[in-house]
Amino acid sequence: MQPPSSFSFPKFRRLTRASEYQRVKREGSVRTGKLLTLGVVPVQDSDLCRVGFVTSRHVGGAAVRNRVRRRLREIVRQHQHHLREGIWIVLVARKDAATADYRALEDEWLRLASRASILL
RNA sequence: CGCCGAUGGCAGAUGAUCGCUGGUGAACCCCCAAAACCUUUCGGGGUUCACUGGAGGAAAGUCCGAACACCAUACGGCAGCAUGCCGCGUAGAAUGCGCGGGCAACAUUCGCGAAAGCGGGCGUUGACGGAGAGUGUCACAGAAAAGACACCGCCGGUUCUUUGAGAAAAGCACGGGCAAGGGUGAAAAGGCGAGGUAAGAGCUCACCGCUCGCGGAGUAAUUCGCGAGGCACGAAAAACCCCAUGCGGUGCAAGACAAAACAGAGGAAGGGCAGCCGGCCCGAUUUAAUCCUCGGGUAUCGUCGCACCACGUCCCGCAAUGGCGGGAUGGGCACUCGUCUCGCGAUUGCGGGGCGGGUGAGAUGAAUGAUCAUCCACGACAGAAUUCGGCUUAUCGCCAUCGAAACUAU
RNA sequence: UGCCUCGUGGUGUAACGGUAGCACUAGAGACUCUGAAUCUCUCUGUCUAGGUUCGAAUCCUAGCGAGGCAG
Repeated sequence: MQPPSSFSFPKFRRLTRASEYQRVKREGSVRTGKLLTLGVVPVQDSDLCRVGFVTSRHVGGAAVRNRVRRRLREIVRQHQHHLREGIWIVLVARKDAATADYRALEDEWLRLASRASILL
């Protein structure tokens, strides 16, 4: 089941344009947890799974936001082979994510992803 | 040794696995590439592999500046803003920063002294020009808050009353002198002592303080001594203000370059569509469409600015400038002048190389991470966005050097 | 990234450097059989820290926070 390919997660796997974020916000479905908010939209014209991360200013200072965003990106990178293809995902960190550790964020991600039924 | 203070430095380490991003090199693929097919160099892009670089002392706040870029070359004045003891160094606008000095305040300690206080040592702090240019302010209280207009009070004088034999004493009123004492206040008009006086008063004198003048020391801030004035001169400039000095504005989202579509200008070719003239073929004309060129300004997964070299020295090459010398040619009797060419050494600029020394992040949705293991002092504050200095603020701790007094030991 | 403005009770706002006030809200009481309205009383504050000053919401410095503008 596990593909032998790498766990690489380059830039084209991420959402980069503001219009892409707005499309997820407009057309997607949203699941909200205590630490994270997950937005998902299925995309027809691409079989790639692309993910965007949002850490706004009320999460904390620049160092805290960088740490949270890197942890989220690492979680998605580790679980990228368990995701369905052809979807766009936006992960928004909420305020309590600043003090959560890696394990708590990973549990929250798995719970929200299974509820959104994007896992294989 | 501990505590405290000042200055300087460090900012968990090592390993494994999986990742992100910049650079260099190699392999492969794509674009370039042609109206069909093939295709090179240069150039551009992608994937993989190898090597290698990858947050800070504050990266922060944006409080001051500087570089750099653009705008009217930005000069003079007004306004506005900033700065304010002195000297040197540095950055080269004043500021700032470093070192040293002066003055003031505070704290501690030592000496002298009955005390008040004075002097010395060590240290900390100081937005430390001007209130003897002007305007305004100083609530309440208090007589009075800045040209002393005196409440209680102190001391004389005059009239009257009372007591008294009288001298005289007391009291009321009027008109004077004074500012010692009380009282108010944050602050009361030099302080304190003596003389003096009706009572008082720098009225006079000693000491201290203040101001001015002269002289000495010092580059200066300032300080010391002498003399004079007799006190006029309260606080606040972090109220306005005055004096001196400085400042053009905007900021890398500055700016430079490339550049599609639409619209614009010019031209070419063409004889097909449309309008119009003509009865029609057809012809003339106009506009649009096609193609080419042009300029301005844009979109942009654009490029640069922007990120390993600014620095010193030596060598080589190229270009420019003027100098000296040789040759050719022209004007010219000649001295000499003009042009061209060659050589020599010099200056400047550009490029390359060696040596010395220093340094190494660089994105554009924005990288520098995650997990595990071991060790220890058990990890704080916190994340680059054009660059560089200074300031301020946040911060778990650790290391080094130096140090006054007191305590302990010797 | 650069720039600008502003911080006063729970809310909206005043106040030459001289006792921090007003309105609404909240609480208590009065009136009423009860409630509303009305009347009286009370509570709650100068964003923080330093400085200038006899005295600071006001003046100065530093910080914290909020809002806005440009592209």
